Amino acid sequence: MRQSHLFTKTRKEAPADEVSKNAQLLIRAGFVHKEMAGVYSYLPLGVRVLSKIEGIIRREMNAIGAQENRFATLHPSEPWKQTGAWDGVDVLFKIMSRTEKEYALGQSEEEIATPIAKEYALSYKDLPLAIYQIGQKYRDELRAKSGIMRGREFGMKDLYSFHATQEDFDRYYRVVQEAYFRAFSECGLIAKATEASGGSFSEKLSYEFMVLTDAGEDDIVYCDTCSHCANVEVSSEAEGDLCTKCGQSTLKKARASEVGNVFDLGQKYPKAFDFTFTDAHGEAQYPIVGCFGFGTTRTMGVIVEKHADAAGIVWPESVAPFAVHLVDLSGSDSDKKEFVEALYSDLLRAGTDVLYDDRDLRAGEKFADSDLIGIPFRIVIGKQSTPDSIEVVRRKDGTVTKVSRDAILKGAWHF
RNA sequence: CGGGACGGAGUAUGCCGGUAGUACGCCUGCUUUGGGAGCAGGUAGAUAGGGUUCGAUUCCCUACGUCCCGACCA
Repeated sequence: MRQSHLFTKTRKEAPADEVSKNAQLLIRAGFVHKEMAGVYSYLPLGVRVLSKIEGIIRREMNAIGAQENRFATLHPSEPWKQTGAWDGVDVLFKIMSRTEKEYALGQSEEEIATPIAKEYALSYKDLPLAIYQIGQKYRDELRAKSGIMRGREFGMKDLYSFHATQEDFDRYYRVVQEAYFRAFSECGLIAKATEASGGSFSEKLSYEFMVLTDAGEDDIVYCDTCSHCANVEVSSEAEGDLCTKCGQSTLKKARASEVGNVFDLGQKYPKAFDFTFTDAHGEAQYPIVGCFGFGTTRTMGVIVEKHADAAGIVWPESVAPFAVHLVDLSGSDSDKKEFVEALYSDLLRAGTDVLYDDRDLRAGEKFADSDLIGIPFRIVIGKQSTPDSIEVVRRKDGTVTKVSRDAILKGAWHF
Protein backbone atom coordinates (compact mmCIF):
# COMPACT_ATOMS: atom_id res chain seq x y z
CA MET A 1 0.00 0.00 0.00
CA ARG A 2 1.14 3.49 -0.82
CA GLN A 3 1.44 5.56 2.33
CA SER A 4 0.26 8.62 0.40
CA HIS A 5 -3.09 6.81 0.09
CA LEU A 6 -3.31 5.87 3.75
CA PHE A 7 -5.86 8.33 5.08
CA THR A 8 -4.53 8.34 8.62
CA LYS A 9 -1.64 10.54 9.69
CA THR A 10 0.72 10.32 12.62
CA ARG A 11 0.87 12.86 15.41
CA LYS A 12 3.94 14.27 17.01
CA GLU A 13 2.28 14.69 20.38
CA ALA A 14 0.59 12.08 22.50
CA PRO A 15 -3.00 12.94 23.41
CA ALA A 16 -3.11 14.72 26.76
CA ASP A 17 -6.01 12.66 28.04
CA GLU A 18 -4.38 9.28 27.57
CA VAL A 19 -1.74 8.00 29.96
CA SER A 20 -1.41 4.36 29.00
CA LYS A 21 1.36 3.50 26.58
CA ASN A 22 -0.91 1.48 24.30
CA ALA A 23 -3.44 4.29 23.88
CA GLN A 24 -0.79 6.96 23.36
CA LEU A 25 1.11 5.02 20.72
CA LEU A 26 -1.89 3.55 18.93
CA ILE A 27 -3.53 6.97 18.67
CA ARG A 28 -0.34 8.79 17.71
CA ALA A 29 0.41 6.27 14.99
CA GLY A 30 -3.16 6.23 13.69
CA PHE A 31 -4.16 2.65 14.54
CA VAL A 32 -7.23 3.58 16.57
CA HIS A 33 -9.55 6.50 17.17
CA LYS A 34 -11.21 7.06 20.52
CA GLU A 35 -14.98 7.51 20.39
CA MET A 36 -15.54 7.81 24.12
CA ALA A 37 -14.21 6.32 27.32
CA GLY A 38 -13.64 2.62 26.69
CA VAL A 39 -14.74 2.62 23.05
CA TYR A 40 -12.32 2.79 20.14
CA SER A 41 -12.71 2.61 16.37
CA TYR A 42 -10.05 0.58 14.60
CA LEU A 43 -8.52 2.34 11.59
CA PRO A 44 -6.78 0.62 8.64
CA LEU A 45 -3.48 -0.02 10.42
CA GLY A 46 -5.32 -1.20 13.54
CA VAL A 47 -7.59 -3.48 11.55
CA ARG A 48 -4.56 -5.10 9.95
CA VAL A 49 -3.06 -5.92 13.35
CA LEU A 50 -6.35 -7.08 14.81
CA SER A 51 -6.96 -9.29 11.79
CA LYS A 52 -3.56 -10.92 12.27
CA ILE A 53 -4.35 -11.67 15.91
CA GLU A 54 -7.76 -13.02 14.97
CA GLY A 55 -6.14 -15.16 12.27
CA ILE A 56 -3.74 -16.67 14.80
CA ILE A 57 -6.44 -17.67 17.27
CA ARG A 58 -8.77 -18.77 14.45
CA ARG A 59 -6.16 -21.15 13.11
CA GLU A 60 -5.61 -22.60 16.59
CA MET A 61 -9.34 -23.04 17.20
CA ASN A 62 -9.92 -24.72 13.87
CA ALA A 63 -6.96 -27.01 14.52
CA ILE A 64 -8.59 -28.36 17.69
CA GLY A 65 -11.88 -29.07 15.99
CA ALA A 66 -13.79 -25.96 17.02
CA GLN A 67 -16.18 -24.54 14.44
CA GLU A 68 -16.50 -20.84 13.77
CA ASN A 69 -19.79 -18.98 13.99
CA ARG A 70 -20.90 -15.40 14.05
CA PHE A 71 -23.35 -15.14 16.89
CA ALA A 72 -25.74 -12.21 17.19
CA THR A 73 -24.57 -9.39 19.42
CA LEU A 74 -28.05 -7.86 19.76
CA HIS A 75 -29.78 -10.40 21.95
CA PRO A 76 -33.36 -11.11 22.87
CA SER A 77 -33.95 -10.58 26.57
CA GLU A 78 -35.66 -13.97 27.12
CA PRO A 79 -32.58 -16.22 27.42
CA TRP A 80 -30.96 -13.71 29.77
CA LYS A 81 -34.04 -13.77 31.95
CA GLN A 82 -34.09 -17.55 31.75
CA THR A 83 -30.61 -17.86 33.26
CA GLY A 84 -31.12 -15.09 35.78
CA ALA A 85 -28.39 -12.96 34.26
CA TRP A 86 -30.81 -10.23 33.21
CA ASP A 87 -30.97 -9.08 36.81
CA GLY A 88 -27.89 -10.85 38.10
CA VAL A 89 -25.15 -9.54 35.83
CA ASP A 90 -24.54 -5.86 36.42
CA VAL A 91 -22.27 -5.33 33.39
CA LEU A 92 -25.04 -6.39 31.00
CA PHE A 93 -26.12 -3.57 28.70
CA LYS A 94 -29.88 -3.55 28.39
CA ILE A 95 -31.67 -1.77 25.59
CA MET A 96 -35.29 -0.83 25.13
CA SER A 97 -36.76 -0.38 21.66
CA ARG A 98 -39.27 2.27 20.65
CA THR A 99 -42.00 -0.32 21.07
CA GLU A 100 -40.69 -0.96 24.58
CA LYS A 101 -39.32 -4.39 23.76
CA GLU A 102 -36.21 -5.30 25.74
CA TYR A 103 -32.89 -6.44 24.32
CA ALA A 104 -29.40 -7.10 25.62
CA LEU A 105 -26.01 -6.50 24.06
CA GLY A 106 -23.83 -9.60 24.22
CA GLN A 107 -21.27 -9.42 27.04
CA SER A 108 -20.68 -13.17 26.69
CA GLU A 109 -22.66 -15.65 24.62
CA GLU A 110 -23.71 -18.63 26.72
CA GLU A 111 -27.31 -17.49 26.38
CA ILE A 112 -26.99 -17.73 22.58
CA ALA A 113 -24.57 -20.64 22.18
CA THR A 114 -26.36 -23.04 24.54
CA PRO A 115 -29.76 -22.93 22.76
CA ILE A 116 -27.97 -23.34 19.42
CA ALA A 117 -26.10 -26.39 20.72
CA LYS A 118 -29.36 -27.74 22.12
CA GLU A 119 -30.93 -27.64 18.68
CA TYR A 120 -28.26 -29.82 17.10
CA ALA A 121 -26.57 -31.90 19.80
CA LEU A 122 -29.19 -34.53 20.45
CA SER A 123 -27.08 -37.64 21.03
CA TYR A 124 -23.82 -38.51 22.77
CA LYS A 125 -22.63 -39.13 19.21
CA ASP A 126 -22.90 -35.38 18.57
CA LEU A 127 -20.53 -34.63 21.46
CA PRO A 128 -18.13 -33.16 22.14
CA LEU A 129 -19.23 -30.04 20.34
CA ALA A 130 -17.03 -26.95 20.27
CA ILE A 131 -18.36 -23.73 18.74
CA TYR A 132 -16.74 -20.33 18.77
CA GLN A 133 -16.88 -16.88 17.32
CA ILE A 134 -14.68 -13.83 17.10
CA GLY A 135 -16.56 -10.64 17.67
CA GLN A 136 -17.51 -7.59 19.66
CA LYS A 137 -18.49 -7.77 23.31
CA TYR A 138 -20.24 -5.09 25.34
CA ARG A 139 -19.87 -4.62 29.07
CA ASP A 140 -21.21 -1.79 31.16
CA GLU A 141 -17.97 -1.24 33.05
CA LEU A 142 -18.04 1.33 35.83
CA ARG A 143 -14.63 2.48 34.83
CA ALA A 144 -12.97 1.98 31.48
CA LYS A 145 -9.18 2.29 31.68
CA SER A 146 -5.78 1.60 30.19
CA GLY A 147 -6.63 2.50 26.60
CA ILE A 148 -7.88 -0.48 24.63
CA MET A 149 -7.14 -2.88 27.49
CA ARG A 150 -10.37 -2.43 29.38
CA GLY A 151 -13.22 -1.04 27.34
CA ARG A 152 -16.97 -1.12 27.23
CA GLU A 153 -16.82 -2.49 23.71
CA PHE A 154 -14.00 -4.88 22.90
CA GLY A 155 -13.04 -7.81 20.72
CA MET A 156 -13.00 -11.36 22.01
CA LYS A 157 -12.84 -14.87 20.70
CA ASP A 158 -15.26 -16.95 22.77
CA LEU A 159 -15.43 -20.72 22.54
CA TYR A 160 -18.16 -22.87 24.10
CA SER A 161 -17.63 -26.59 24.40
CA PHE A 162 -20.20 -29.24 25.32
CA HIS A 163 -19.12 -32.59 26.73
CA ALA A 164 -20.79 -35.86 27.66
CA THR A 165 -18.57 -36.31 30.72
CA GLN A 166 -16.43 -34.31 33.13
CA GLU A 167 -13.43 -36.35 32.01
CA ASP A 168 -13.95 -35.23 28.45
CA PHE A 169 -14.14 -31.59 29.55
CA ASP A 170 -10.89 -32.00 31.50
CA ARG A 171 -9.25 -33.52 28.43
CA TYR A 172 -10.48 -30.69 26.21
CA TYR A 173 -9.42 -28.04 28.68
CA ARG A 174 -5.83 -29.21 28.30
CA VAL A 175 -6.17 -29.19 24.52
CA VAL A 176 -7.41 -25.60 24.55
CA GLN A 177 -4.72 -24.58 27.02
CA GLU A 178 -2.01 -25.81 24.67
CA ALA A 179 -3.68 -23.97 21.79
CA TYR A 180 -3.79 -20.78 23.85
CA PHE A 181 -0.14 -21.04 24.80
CA ARG A 182 0.73 -21.41 21.14
CA ALA A 183 -1.49 -18.50 20.12
CA PHE A 184 -0.14 -16.08 22.73
CA SER A 185 3.39 -17.16 21.98
CA GLU A 186 2.88 -16.48 18.29
CA CYS A 187 1.57 -13.04 19.23
CA GLY A 188 4.89 -12.36 20.94
CA LEU A 189 3.56 -12.82 24.47
CA ILE A 190 4.44 -15.21 27.27
CA ALA A 191 1.20 -16.27 28.92
CA LYS A 192 0.93 -17.99 32.29
CA ALA A 193 -2.04 -20.17 33.21
CA THR A 194 -3.19 -18.85 36.55
CA GLU A 195 -5.60 -20.25 39.06
CA ALA A 196 -8.35 -17.75 39.78
CA SER A 197 -11.85 -17.56 41.16
CA GLY A 198 -14.74 -18.52 38.93
CA GLY A 199 -16.49 -15.26 39.52
CA SER A 200 -20.11 -15.13 40.52
CA PHE A 201 -21.35 -17.59 37.96
CA SER A 202 -19.24 -20.65 38.64
CA GLU A 203 -18.52 -22.44 41.88
CA LYS A 204 -15.52 -24.10 40.35
CA LEU A 205 -12.06 -22.73 39.97
CA SER A 206 -11.27 -21.03 36.71
CA TYR A 207 -8.02 -20.45 34.90
CA GLU A 208 -6.78 -17.18 33.58
CA PHE A 209 -4.07 -16.63 31.00
CA MET A 210 -1.90 -13.84 32.28
CA VAL A 211 0.83 -11.78 30.67
CA LEU A 212 3.14 -9.88 33.00
CA THR A 213 2.77 -6.13 32.47
CA ASP A 214 2.46 -3.13 34.74
CA ALA A 215 -0.50 -2.03 32.64
CA GLY A 216 -2.51 -5.00 33.84
CA GLU A 217 -4.97 -4.98 36.69
CA ASP A 218 -4.34 -8.28 38.42
CA ASP A 219 -1.67 -9.24 40.90
CA ILE A 220 -0.25 -12.72 40.60
CA VAL A 221 2.40 -14.79 42.34
CA TYR A 222 4.43 -17.13 40.18
CA CYS A 223 7.36 -19.51 40.24
CA ASP A 224 10.27 -19.17 37.82
CA THR A 225 11.30 -22.81 38.16
CA CYS A 226 8.00 -24.55 37.47
CA SER A 227 4.85 -23.24 35.84
CA HIS A 228 3.03 -22.60 39.12
CA CYS A 229 1.13 -19.34 39.07
CA ALA A 230 -1.86 -17.99 41.01
CA ASN A 231 -3.97 -14.87 41.21
CA VAL A 232 -3.45 -13.32 44.65
CA GLU A 233 -7.23 -12.99 45.00
CA VAL A 234 -7.50 -16.76 45.52
CA SER A 235 -4.00 -17.66 46.63
CA SER A 236 -2.85 -18.10 50.19
CA GLU A 237 0.72 -17.91 48.99
CA ALA A 238 2.72 -14.72 49.17
CA GLU A 239 5.77 -13.23 47.55
CA GLY A 240 8.91 -14.84 48.95
CA ASP A 241 7.20 -18.10 49.96
CA LEU A 242 8.76 -21.33 48.74
CA CYS A 243 6.81 -22.64 45.75
CA THR A 244 4.33 -25.26 46.92
CA LYS A 245 4.49 -27.12 43.61
CA CYS A 246 8.19 -27.64 43.01
CA GLY A 247 9.78 -26.41 46.24
CA GLN A 248 12.71 -25.11 44.20
CA SER A 249 12.22 -21.36 44.12
CA THR A 250 10.62 -18.58 46.07
CA LEU A 251 7.53 -17.01 44.56
CA LYS A 252 7.62 -13.67 42.81
CA LYS A 253 4.80 -11.19 42.68
CA ALA A 254 3.91 -9.18 39.59
CA ARG A 255 1.24 -7.15 37.92
CA ALA A 256 -0.41 -8.94 35.01
CA SER A 257 -3.12 -8.57 32.41
CA GLU A 258 -5.70 -11.27 31.84
CA VAL A 259 -5.69 -11.98 28.12
CA GLY A 260 -7.63 -15.24 28.20
CA ASN A 261 -9.69 -17.35 30.55
CA VAL A 262 -11.35 -20.71 31.02
CA PHE A 263 -14.50 -21.43 32.94
CA ASP A 264 -15.83 -24.85 33.82
CA LEU A 265 -19.51 -23.99 33.75
CA GLY A 266 -20.68 -27.46 34.73
CA GLN A 267 -24.31 -28.11 33.86
CA LYS A 268 -25.66 -24.70 34.78
CA TYR A 269 -26.58 -23.55 31.29
CA PRO A 270 -27.94 -26.88 29.97
CA LYS A 271 -30.18 -27.01 33.02
CA ALA A 272 -31.36 -23.44 32.50
CA PHE A 273 -32.29 -24.22 28.89
CA ASP A 274 -33.40 -27.82 29.51
CA PHE A 275 -30.69 -29.06 27.16
CA THR A 276 -30.16 -32.82 27.40
CA PHE A 277 -28.63 -35.36 25.07
CA THR A 278 -29.34 -39.07 24.93
CA ASP A 279 -26.46 -41.21 26.22
CA ALA A 280 -25.45 -44.70 25.04
CA HIS A 281 -27.99 -46.26 27.41
CA GLY A 282 -30.86 -44.16 26.13
CA GLU A 283 -30.84 -41.92 29.19
CA ALA A 284 -31.22 -38.12 29.02
CA GLN A 285 -28.14 -36.33 30.39
CA TYR A 286 -27.09 -32.72 30.79
CA PRO A 287 -23.78 -31.96 29.06
CA ILE A 288 -20.81 -30.31 30.80
CA VAL A 289 -20.06 -26.88 29.37
CA GLY A 290 -16.77 -25.06 29.08
CA CYS A 291 -16.26 -21.41 28.16
CA PHE A 292 -12.92 -20.22 26.80
CA GLY A 293 -12.28 -16.52 26.23
CA PHE A 294 -9.41 -14.94 24.31
CA GLY A 295 -9.30 -11.15 24.31
CA THR A 296 -8.26 -10.05 20.83
CA THR A 297 -8.25 -6.29 21.36
CA ARG A 298 -6.75 -6.60 24.82
CA THR A 299 -4.03 -8.81 23.36
CA MET A 300 -3.29 -6.04 20.88
CA GLY A 301 -3.00 -3.57 23.74
CA VAL A 302 -0.70 -5.82 25.73
CA ILE A 303 1.51 -6.40 22.69
CA VAL A 304 2.02 -2.63 22.42
CA GLU A 305 2.75 -2.39 26.15
CA LYS A 306 5.39 -5.11 25.82
CA HIS A 307 6.80 -4.29 22.40
CA ALA A 308 7.61 -0.60 22.21
CA ASP A 309 10.53 1.74 22.74
CA ALA A 310 11.04 5.48 23.02
CA ALA A 311 10.45 5.93 19.28
CA GLY A 312 7.27 3.93 18.98
CA ILE A 313 5.78 0.49 18.53
CA VAL A 314 7.91 -2.55 17.66
CA TRP A 315 5.43 -5.07 16.29
CA PRO A 316 6.29 -8.76 16.38
CA GLU A 317 6.38 -10.00 12.79
CA SER A 318 3.34 -12.23 13.33
CA VAL A 319 0.97 -9.33 14.01
CA ALA A 320 2.61 -6.38 12.24
CA PRO A 321 0.32 -4.32 10.01
CA PHE A 322 2.77 -4.81 7.13
CA ALA A 323 5.75 -7.12 6.74
CA VAL A 324 8.10 -4.45 5.47
CA HIS A 325 8.24 -0.67 5.14
CA LEU A 326 9.71 0.65 1.91
CA VAL A 327 10.95 4.20 2.47
CA ASP A 328 11.68 6.40 -0.51
CA LEU A 329 14.39 9.00 0.09
CA SER A 330 15.15 9.60 -3.57
CA GLY A 331 14.27 13.28 -3.24
CA SER A 332 14.61 15.05 -6.57
CA ASP A 333 16.63 12.21 -8.12
CA SER A 334 14.22 10.99 -10.79
CA ASP A 335 16.30 7.92 -11.65
CA LYS A 336 16.21 6.79 -8.03
CA LYS A 337 12.49 7.55 -7.90
CA GLU A 338 11.94 5.19 -10.83
CA PHE A 339 14.12 2.65 -9.08
CA VAL A 340 11.93 2.72 -5.95
CA GLU A 341 8.70 2.59 -7.90
CA ALA A 342 9.94 -0.44 -9.81
CA LEU A 343 11.06 -2.11 -6.59
CA TYR A 344 7.64 -1.48 -5.06
CA SER A 345 5.88 -3.05 -8.04
CA ASP A 346 8.18 -6.05 -7.97
CA LEU A 347 7.73 -6.52 -4.22
CA LEU A 348 3.97 -6.54 -4.70
CA ARG A 349 4.32 -9.00 -7.54
CA ALA A 350 6.45 -11.18 -5.25
CA GLY A 351 3.55 -11.21 -2.80
CA THR A 352 5.26 -9.06 -0.18
CA ASP A 353 3.00 -7.20 2.23
CA VAL A 354 4.66 -3.81 1.91
CA LEU A 355 3.85 -0.28 3.02
CA TYR A 356 5.51 2.13 0.59
CA ASP A 357 6.28 5.59 1.93
CA ASP A 358 6.04 7.49 -1.35
CA ARG A 359 5.21 10.79 0.33
CA ASP A 360 7.10 13.96 -0.50
CA LEU A 361 8.55 14.49 2.96
CA ARG A 362 11.95 14.91 4.51
CA ALA A 363 13.93 11.94 5.73
CA GLY A 364 13.58 12.73 9.41
CA GLU A 365 9.83 12.80 9.27
CA LYS A 366 9.67 9.54 7.33
CA PHE A 367 12.01 7.78 9.75
CA ALA A 368 10.11 9.08 12.76
CA ASP A 369 6.83 7.85 11.27
CA SER A 370 8.37 4.52 10.38
CA ASP A 371 9.71 4.05 13.91
CA LEU A 372 6.35 5.02 15.38
CA ILE A 373 4.27 2.70 13.19
CA GLY A 374 6.69 -0.09 14.02
CA ILE A 375 6.84 -2.34 10.94
CA PRO A 376 9.55 -4.97 11.67
CA PHE A 377 11.77 -4.28 8.63
CA ARG A 378 12.55 -1.16 6.67
CA ILE A 379 14.00 -0.93 3.18
CA VAL A 380 15.52 2.50 2.58
CA ILE A 381 16.20 3.81 -0.91
CA GLY A 382 18.40 6.89 -1.02
CA LYS A 383 21.19 8.39 -3.05
CA GLN A 384 23.66 5.65 -2.13
CA SER A 385 21.35 2.81 -3.08
CA THR A 386 22.43 0.62 -5.97
CA PRO A 387 20.99 -2.61 -7.36
CA ASP A 388 23.78 -4.40 -5.51
CA SER A 389 23.47 -2.61 -2.21
CA ILE A 390 20.18 -1.65 -0.61
CA GLU A 391 19.87 -0.77 3.05
CA VAL A 392 17.55 -2.85 5.20
CA VAL A 393 17.00 -2.00 8.87
CA ARG A 394 15.50 -4.19 11.57
CA ARG A 395 13.17 -2.14 13.76
CA LYS A 396 13.63 -3.96 17.04
CA ASP A 397 17.37 -3.44 17.37
CA GLY A 398 18.30 -1.06 14.57
CA THR A 399 20.55 -3.59 12.88
CA VAL A 400 21.43 -2.50 9.35
CA THR A 401 22.31 -4.82 6.50
CA LYS A 402 22.94 -4.26 2.80
CA VAL A 403 21.46 -6.62 0.27
CA SER A 404 21.01 -6.69 -3.47
CA ARG A 405 17.78 -5.91 -5.26
CA ASP A 406 17.49 -9.49 -6.46
CA ALA A 407 17.96 -10.80 -2.94
CA ILE A 408 15.30 -8.45 -1.63
CA LEU A 409 12.80 -9.75 -4.14
CA LYS A 410 13.60 -13.24 -2.91
CA GLY A 411 12.77 -12.17 0.65
CA ALA A 412 16.18 -11.10 1.94
CA TRP A 413 14.67 -8.00 3.57
CA HIS A 414 13.77 -10.46 6.31
CA PHE A 415 16.77 -11.22 8.49
C1' C B 1 -19.95 3.73 42.60
C1' G B 2 -16.33 6.70 46.39
C1' G B 3 -12.09 10.05 45.97
C1' G B 4 -8.78 13.32 43.02
C1' A B 5 -7.22 16.11 38.68
C1' C B 6 -8.39 18.32 34.23
C1' G B 7 -11.77 20.74 30.28
C1' G B 8 -9.17 26.80 25.18
C1' A B 9 -7.84 26.37 17.27
C1' G B 10 -7.05 19.70 14.29
C1' U B 11 -2.94 18.47 18.20
C1' A B 12 0.06 20.16 22.32
C1' U B 13 0.65 24.13 25.57
C1' G B 14 2.14 29.55 28.32
C1' C B 15 0.18 33.80 30.75
C1' C B 16 -3.92 36.30 32.58
C1' G B 17 -10.48 39.39 36.18
C1' G B 18 -10.09 43.96 30.96
C1' U B 19 -7.52 43.12 22.59
C1' A B 20 -7.38 34.81 23.72
C1' G B 21 -0.79 34.18 22.78
C1' U B 22 2.85 30.34 21.14
C1' A B 23 4.46 25.75 18.64
C1' C B 24 3.16 21.95 15.42
C1' G B 25 -0.68 20.85 11.80
C1' C B 26 -3.49 22.65 7.57
C1' C B 27 -3.66 26.22 2.83
C1' U B 28 -0.41 29.58 -0.95
C1' G B 29 4.43 30.63 -2.78
C1' C B 30 9.79 30.15 -2.93
C1' U B 31 14.09 27.59 -1.12
C1' U B 32 15.33 22.78 0.97
C1' U B 33 15.72 17.03 0.97
C1' G B 34 19.37 10.50 5.12
C1' G B 35 16.51 11.73 11.56
C1' G B 36 10.17 15.56 12.77
C1' A B 37 13.65 22.07 7.59
C1' G B 38 13.73 27.80 6.50
C1' C B 39 11.36 32.40 4.96
C1' A B 40 6.77 35.10 3.73
C1' G B 41 1.53 35.22 3.82
C1' G B 42 -3.03 32.77 5.36
C1' U B 43 -6.61 29.43 8.22
C1' A B 44 -8.55 28.05 12.85
C1' G B 45 -10.19 28.18 19.54
C1' A B 46 -12.75 29.18 25.51
C1' U B 47 -17.99 21.98 27.04
C1' A B 48 -23.02 23.65 28.87
C1' G B 49 -26.06 26.27 32.44
C1' G B 50 -26.20 29.42 36.70
C1' G B 51 -23.69 32.85 40.25
C1' U B 52 -20.07 36.90 41.89
C1' U B 53 -18.32 41.40 39.20
C1' C B 54 -18.60 47.63 35.85
C1' G B 55 -16.44 43.50 33.15
C1' A B 56 -15.49 36.14 33.56
C1' U B 57 -11.85 31.98 29.12
C1' U B 58 -9.92 33.12 34.13
C1' C B 59 -13.16 33.12 40.57
C1' C B 60 -17.59 30.10 42.78
C1' C B 61 -21.67 26.31 42.04
C1' U B 62 -24.07 22.50 39.10
C1' A B 63 -24.26 19.30 34.99
C1' C B 64 -21.64 16.86 31.25
C1' G B 65 -16.99 14.91 29.40
C1' U B 66 -11.94 12.76 29.93
C1' C B 67 -8.01 10.67 32.75
C1' C B 68 -5.96 8.72 37.43
C1' C B 69 -6.43 5.95 42.46
C1' G B 70 -9.82 2.67 44.83
C1' A B 71 -13.99 -0.55 44.60
C1' C B 72 -15.81 -3.65 40.72
C1' C B 73 -14.28 -6.98 36.79
C1' A B 74 -20.38 -12.65 33.92
